[in-house]
Amino acid sequence: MTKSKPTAKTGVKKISTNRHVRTRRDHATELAEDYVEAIDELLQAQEICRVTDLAARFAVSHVTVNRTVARLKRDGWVTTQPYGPVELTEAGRMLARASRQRHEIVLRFLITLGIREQTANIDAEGIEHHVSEETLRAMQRFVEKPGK
Amino acid sequence: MTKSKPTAKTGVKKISTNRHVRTRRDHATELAEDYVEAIDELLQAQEICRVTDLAARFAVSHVTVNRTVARLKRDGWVTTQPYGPVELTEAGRMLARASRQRHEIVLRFLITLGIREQTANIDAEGIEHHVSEETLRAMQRFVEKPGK
DNA sequence: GAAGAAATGTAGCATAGGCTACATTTTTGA
DNA sequence: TCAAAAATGTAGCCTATGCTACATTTCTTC
Repeated sequence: MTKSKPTAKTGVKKISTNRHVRTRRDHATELAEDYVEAIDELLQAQEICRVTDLAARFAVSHVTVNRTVARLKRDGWVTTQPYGPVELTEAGRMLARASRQRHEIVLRFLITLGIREQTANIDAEGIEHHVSEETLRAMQRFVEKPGK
Repeated sequence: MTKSKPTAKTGVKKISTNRHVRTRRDHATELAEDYVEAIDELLQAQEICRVTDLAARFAVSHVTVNRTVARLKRDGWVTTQPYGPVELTEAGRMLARASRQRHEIVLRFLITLGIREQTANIDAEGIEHHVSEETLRAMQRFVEKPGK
């Protein structure tokens, strides 16, 4: 009695399967990218990257970092020893560099667009994980010649 | 023995607390926005929105939709009755409209940037949840006069 | 108006990513 | 050197989001 006519087994469906699947995949990678990026920066800034540093960086407990790092290790991005610091694998380093590059491009793009630096930084963090190569290249071109 | 000198209780830390806290909050809202947007569209297209429609739309099982909808209900975005269709609350409708507007702006912006429509659509879905009001306004302006 | 199909609901499981409390190991400093 | 502090690890709990398998309700159709 509550519901009524339109059967709607028609139309609409399936339009955007890939996009949501992609969204979920993106989310799975996002943390990994953020972590390797942070680890890479910490390693450059202070030679060593500890769980505590990451906990402070991401404003989460060391326990959370611990388990995230365990996943990163499982997935081949980092190496660790018990009670030891976190290091990047070759793959981890490459991912970190790629992520940072993407971040830089998005950031400079936003700044070129006229966004204030602080906002640009925040937005870039959110956006960088969701731009395709095509869009990234367009952003790059725009930064080079904004007037087109 | 594994680790060495740099104490590093100095520097670095805390730089970006807010941003990661924000990232986590964003993720919490993202699904809600995607759902109310989809529900709103379905309601306009076919008068009724059922769990099955959403399952097809997001390419997940109806069970997943069920529990997500339960959360949306708990949070005041939708209403449902057992075995009945999904409806939006006033708040849900407003959120849907706002989300769609944001989506439109990002999409048109990307297209103006020269991104192919298909890619633009995918990227817009990823980006729309992460742009600040400031950036959104800049995108809007850009769409209006691309050459600046 | 019932039988079969479709939709919805429930139980129970998994993973990711949070947490606190407590245990262990390493580092530091008097 | 050795005790306290800091860092790391472990146990166990939570929520969000996925799933399959099975139960129930509603819709369709003959």
